[in-house]
Amino acid sequence: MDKIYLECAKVFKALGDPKRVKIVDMLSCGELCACMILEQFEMSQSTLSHHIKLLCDCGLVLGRNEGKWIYYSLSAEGIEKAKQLFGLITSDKVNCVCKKENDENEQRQKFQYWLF
Amino acid sequence: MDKIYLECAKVFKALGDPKRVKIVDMLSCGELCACMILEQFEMSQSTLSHHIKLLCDCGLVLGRNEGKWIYYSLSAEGIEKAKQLFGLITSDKVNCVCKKENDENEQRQKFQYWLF
DNA sequence: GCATCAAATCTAAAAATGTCAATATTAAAT
DNA sequence: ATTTAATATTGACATTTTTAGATTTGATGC
Repeated sequence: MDKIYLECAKVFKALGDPKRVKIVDMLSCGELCACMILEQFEMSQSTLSHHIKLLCDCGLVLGRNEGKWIYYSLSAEGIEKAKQLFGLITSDKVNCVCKKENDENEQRQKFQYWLF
Repeated sequence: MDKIYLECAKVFKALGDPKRVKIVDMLSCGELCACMILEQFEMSQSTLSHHIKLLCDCGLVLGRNEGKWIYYSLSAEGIEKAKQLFGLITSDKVNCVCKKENDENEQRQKFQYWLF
């Protein structure tokens, strides 16, 4: 259960930086190599490389080697998974104890939530 | 334009911590006061208060005063906005220059993206 | 081979974040 | 008015993250 929270946090943390959000936005219209992305920023090459790594590590971005270059693109699968994770944590749970009408103390003790 | 990236990053940064994800998940079945949330964590009261503040500041969570307590709940509006922001940065842009077939150099120079 | 270019890695510094203890604030109950 | 309970705020510290420079790796072209 906590594993979900960790996975979720990892993806959203990757999106928790305006520069990485901009990178994702840029990639949303198609793949780009790092050098093309770099041109849109005032940032060192190593810093950009680090940001891209974070986006790849959480599954949102994929790299494709082509000769000297690496073309990056959004992972449709990663995006879909992120959407689902967001839906999971924000949508009402079927048998969540919060909703049952028992007295407050009992509710507190028995409090639990439901995942998957 | 950069404002969007900042706003986006703020929301996702708030979700970029497993404990805050868990709080959101708990609130997804209904409102809870901080003391009830606290019981599910091993965390000081001040730390929890800090996490809740981040979630409120980005618009995902709302607080409702009732006597001594403050009941927290997810903001349907905030959730919806987060969904839309995610969609915005991950969806293909209509007139993104990346897609036009001109020579690579020209494409690089003219590179820009489209928001709103 | 050697030079060049793209990208990753390593190292170190600066900045931001998570954490708790202590204190303050606010509202209720006595 | 005092006390008590819930939450927020402040200050300090440790950890993590962001960043750039230097170096390294890997592929291309001469």
